[in-house]
Amino acid sequence: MTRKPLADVACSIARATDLFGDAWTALIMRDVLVGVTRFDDLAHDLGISRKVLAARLARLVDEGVLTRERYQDHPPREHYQATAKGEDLYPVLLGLMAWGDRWYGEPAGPPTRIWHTTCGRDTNAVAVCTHCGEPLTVHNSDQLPGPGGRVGPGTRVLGPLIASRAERRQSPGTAVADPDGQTAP
Amino acid sequence: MTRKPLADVACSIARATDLFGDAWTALIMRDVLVGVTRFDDLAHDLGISRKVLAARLARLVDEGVLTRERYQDHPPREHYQATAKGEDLYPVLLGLMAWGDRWYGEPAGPPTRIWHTTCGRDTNAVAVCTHCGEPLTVHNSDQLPGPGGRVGPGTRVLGPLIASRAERRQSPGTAVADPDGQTAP
DNA sequence: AAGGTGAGTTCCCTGAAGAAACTCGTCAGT
DNA sequence: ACTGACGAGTTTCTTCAGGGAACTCACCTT
Repeated sequence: MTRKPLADVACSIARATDLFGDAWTALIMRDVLVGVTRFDDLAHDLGISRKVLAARLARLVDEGVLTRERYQDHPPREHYQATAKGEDLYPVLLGLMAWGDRWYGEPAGPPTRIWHTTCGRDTNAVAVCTHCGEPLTVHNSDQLPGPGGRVGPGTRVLGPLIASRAERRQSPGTAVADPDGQTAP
Repeated sequence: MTRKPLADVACSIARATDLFGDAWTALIMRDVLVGVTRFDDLAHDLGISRKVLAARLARLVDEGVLTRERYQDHPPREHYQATAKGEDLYPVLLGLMAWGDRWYGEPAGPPTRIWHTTCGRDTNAVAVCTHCGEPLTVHNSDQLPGPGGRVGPGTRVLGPLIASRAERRQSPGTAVADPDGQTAP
């Protein structure tokens, strides 16, 4: 794929996508988080090429999303565990799952249910506003340039666009710093 | 990549990933949802190969996530718009963005802020339980086999695993503490 | 007529994904 | 001691998708 260096794009989605935007990574994380943690189990479960699995796991360990641990010495056996950073991907997976269920749901129902132990019911994930708890949609929210924004690959067109929107909207909370709308480095 | 047919895997994450688990698709959807909707703008903004962009857009239109519309006739010009199915991916993008901000955040701050128009504040997305509104984590939720579940590629190991958990848990009304201590505080 | 813009196509080249076989260390059974 | 199996990768070989850049085509502007 000649991995494009998305990591340096000034967009958190791009950085997350650089890691996560690979068909296998999401599925590997699903499996690890749910409890399939050994190499062979992952290979069999996913039907992934062992070579690619080894590469993905190495990358995920490298990124601090998984750790590789020896869980028994006698026949030396390793397994992969999610770090805090890895566990934090769980909500993203729930979002993907919810979307898949909604738009590709089979008549029989979803293949997997999520059981919320705290409230004791089957549940689904909704992405809501941290402040008021209202579900966030394209229609009730706006992207505005943040303090760490800069123009570069990945935001050449988008950057100026949201900057001009911010201007039109005038001071939303704290006004935008840069007058030229291109938050400089 | 020799696109593996993930679509028939009995897992909604796999189905969503089949579409979304491509480095470019997430970024294209971000751009389209935020307002970059024309071919050339997308190509310039993302720095994506035009060939690949054409292929991705065709696929997204095919999947019913985007529509291609002529917005002016004189010089014939088209643009891409998100359908309801496409807009529904927005929460997933917010999840990715939140994760990227949390774990790859620059000292300067996030490159983009999300302005919630309803409550009038900068916000972040949290994935919460539809019933009680508590944030969902690996520790307070469990995957259980759903009505549409079946064993196949992508669930050869995982399927039996969650099935056995469901058995151990017995009637899911009684909160059972996992013997292996997986369920954390 | 010359140049520009939007929206793609076509071309070639490299390198990542897939498949399957191979390695290496350690048990378990006979 | 010999054979087989398992876990965890590594190696080899082939093929096909991605990157890059040039090319097309229709229309507009000067």
